[in-house]
Amino acid sequence: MPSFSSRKPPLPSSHRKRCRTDRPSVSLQGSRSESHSDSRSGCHCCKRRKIALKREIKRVPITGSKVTSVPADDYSWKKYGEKRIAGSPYPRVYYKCSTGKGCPARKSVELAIDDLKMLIVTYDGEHLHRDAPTPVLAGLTSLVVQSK
DNA sequence: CGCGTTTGACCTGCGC
DNA sequence: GCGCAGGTCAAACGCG
Repeated sequence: MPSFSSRKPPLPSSHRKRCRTDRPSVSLQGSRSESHSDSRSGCHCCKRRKIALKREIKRVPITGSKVTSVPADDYSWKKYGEKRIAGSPYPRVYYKCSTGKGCPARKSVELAIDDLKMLIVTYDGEHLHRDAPTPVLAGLTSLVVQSK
């Protein structure tokens, strides 16, 4: 990307982030572990990994020309992150369901290193809305090759 | 004007 | 106990 970031100004000194679920205002002042260990109840980052809700791993054929060309399902997905995974030359992309408000459904998409024509789509959580005509998993299963 | 995408930083969990 | 890798968020920009 030669065209330098027209979209990333020098981050302000008071950058951001901490654990807004907890204390968006307080921060950087050093009470990091404190605010965390203290209110793990509602903190998003305290319940990641391991206790992931429902997880469904599917392998789907690439429908577009890029890894980001995820097979469109019945829901709208909003990309919220991209991470480079060790051992894989391709990044993993994270999506959140934007079809329904507050829907905890998420999915991550990465290119299968052993089959560059396939994408590994991991679904986390379930949809709490019923806007879609068919469950995403059911719809995908039909065109998906069960991942072992 | 709203939604989606991009990107860097932050935070936690796990392995060594 | 420390370091690494993975996962999530938030602000800004671009496009429809």
